Amino acid sequence: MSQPEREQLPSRRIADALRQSIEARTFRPGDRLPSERELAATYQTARNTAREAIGLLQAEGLVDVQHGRGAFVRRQAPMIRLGADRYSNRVRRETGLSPFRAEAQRQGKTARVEVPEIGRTIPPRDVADRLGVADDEPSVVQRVNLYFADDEPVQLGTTYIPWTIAEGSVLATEAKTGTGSIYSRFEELGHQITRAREEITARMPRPAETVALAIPPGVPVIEVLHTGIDQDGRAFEVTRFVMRADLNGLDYNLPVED
Amino acid sequence: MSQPEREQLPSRRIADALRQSIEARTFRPGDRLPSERELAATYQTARNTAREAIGLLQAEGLVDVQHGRGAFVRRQAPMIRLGADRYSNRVRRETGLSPFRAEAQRQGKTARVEVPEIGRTIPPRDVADRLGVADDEPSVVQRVNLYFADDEPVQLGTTYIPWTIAEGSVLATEAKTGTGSIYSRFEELGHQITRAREEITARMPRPAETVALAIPPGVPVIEVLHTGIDQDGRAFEVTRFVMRADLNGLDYNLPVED
DNA sequence: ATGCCAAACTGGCTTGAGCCAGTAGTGGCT
DNA sequence: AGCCACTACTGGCTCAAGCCAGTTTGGCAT
Repeated sequence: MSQPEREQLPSRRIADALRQSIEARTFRPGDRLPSERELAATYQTARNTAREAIGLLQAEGLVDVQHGRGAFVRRQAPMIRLGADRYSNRVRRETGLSPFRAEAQRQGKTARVEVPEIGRTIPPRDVADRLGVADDEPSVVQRVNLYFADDEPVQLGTTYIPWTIAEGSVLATEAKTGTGSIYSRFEELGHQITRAREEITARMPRPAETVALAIPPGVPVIEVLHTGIDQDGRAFEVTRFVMRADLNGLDYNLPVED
Repeated sequence: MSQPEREQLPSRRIADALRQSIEARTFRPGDRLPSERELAATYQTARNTAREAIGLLQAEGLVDVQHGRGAFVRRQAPMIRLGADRYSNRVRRETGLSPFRAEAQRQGKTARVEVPEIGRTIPPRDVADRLGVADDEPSVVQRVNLYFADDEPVQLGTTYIPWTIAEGSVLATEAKTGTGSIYSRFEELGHQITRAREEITARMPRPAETVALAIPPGVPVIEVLHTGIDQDGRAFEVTRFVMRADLNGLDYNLPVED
C-alpha cells in the first residue's frame, strides 16, 4: 500500500525485508531469523549493518535477540491479553486500579509485596504539584513497593506522603506493612480518603524500572498517578504505579451520548 | 543509591557519565551535549562508541539528536501536560475518547481530517475477534483517518467495518466524510450505536505511525481500541486510535469504595 | 550408556577509517 | 544592506576486522 519505495540505506533495506517476511509469516512467531553473518553475506554488507537492521526490529518489538542463540520473532503482538496465564494489572472504570492483593487472588496468583526503599526525600515536580508541597526540599516521605505475582515482579508503586502528615507517625519509617492496607494507617491519623484522581499515561521505562520489573527492550510502561483526597478536599497522598504496557490495559464499557 | 559500580563497557561508561551529568543538571534541559568526536576524544574511544552511548540516551528519551546540530537534553520529562499550548487528546471517564472536532474546538485549535487510505482488507486479529469476522480474508472495509490540530498531525484513527455491513453502501468506497460524523452513516443503514467498549494500552509506534504522527524516538503511543455496539448487541465497528503518549493521558476522578 | 569437553556456531562490543548530509558562521561580492 | 559561496563544524551511515562471551552439538573417553 504505502511503503516508501525510495529506500537505499542498506540497514533499512534489510530491516524492511525482514519485517515484510515477518508480516507475510514467512518467518513465524518463534522462528529464528538468519544470523547476522548470514544476513551480511546475503545482502552483501558488513556484519555491523546487518546487526543494525536487527537492532531496528528489536527496537520495534518485533524480534527478541538472545546472546549465543539468535534473533527470534516475538511470539505475540504487543497487545493486551487480559485473562492470559500471566498476572495482568487491570484498571477498571468502577474502582480505578484494582488493589493488588485482591486482583492477584481473583486471578489465582500468589501475592507478595517488598519494600525496597523508604525515607524522606525531595518529591518530583508532578508529585509536589499535586500535594501542594515544595519541590526543592525533602517535603515528603517516599515509600517504594514492589509487587510480585507468583514471584514475578509485575508492578512498582511509589507512594508520597507530605512530611507534615507523616511526621511522627509510623508511616515515616515503617519498613513493612505486610498485608495491611495503607489506608487504614491514614485513618488512624484522621485522614479518611473520600475521593481519588487517576491520571494515566505511558512512557519508556527508566533504567531502574527495566531492572526491577524485568522489562524487555522496546516495551513501554503504563504509569498511573493516583492522588488520594481526604475529607477536607486536600490531596494527602500520591502514588505512582508503573507496570509493563504489554501486559496491562484499561478496559471499560460505557453508554454513548452525543 | 543503587547504581551498579561494575561498569566496564566503554559505551555504557560514557552513557552513565552523561546521564549523571544530566541528572545533576550539569547539562540542563536544552543544553547541547559534547559532540560525538569530542566524547570519543575525552573518553579515549572510537567515535562509534561515543555515538552508541548517545544512542542509548536517545532510546531512553533523555536526549534529542539533531542532524548537523548536536545532541540536546530533552526539555521536559515525558509527562502529560494537559492544557499546554499543544493539542492534547483526552480520554474521559464519562464519554471515553472525546470526539476530535469537539475537543479541538474546546482547546481553540483548528481541526482537519485527512483520509489517506480506504478499502477492503484483511483485518488484524484483534479487530477480527471483536467484530466476529474472519481474519484470513478481506472481511472488512478499512478507513484510515489522520487528524490535524493547527495543521499538526496528532492522532491516527483506523475504522474497521464488516464487509457484510458496508457492502453496497457509501461506506465501502467513500473517500471523505468532511465534517459529518461516521455514526450518522450507520444510522442511515439501520445501525444505531448504543454502547461502546474502549480498551486502552500502550506500545511503541510502528514505522508508518512514526512518520504520520511525527513521533520523536523513544516516545510510545497510546492505543485506544474502540468497539461500537448496535441496538442488537452486535459489534459492528472497531476503531483503533493511536496517539503520542507524551501528549496524551487519561484523567478521571472517582469515588472510593473498599 | 554416560559424561565431558572442544569445536563451531550464535550475538556483544569495540576499533579506526571513510564518505555523505545537514547547519551555521564568515567574508566577499554585488 | 543584502545575497551567496565557502568552510568548518555537526550527526548519519557504512565498512572490514577483531576479540569476547554465551549456546549447542558431536565425538571421544570412560
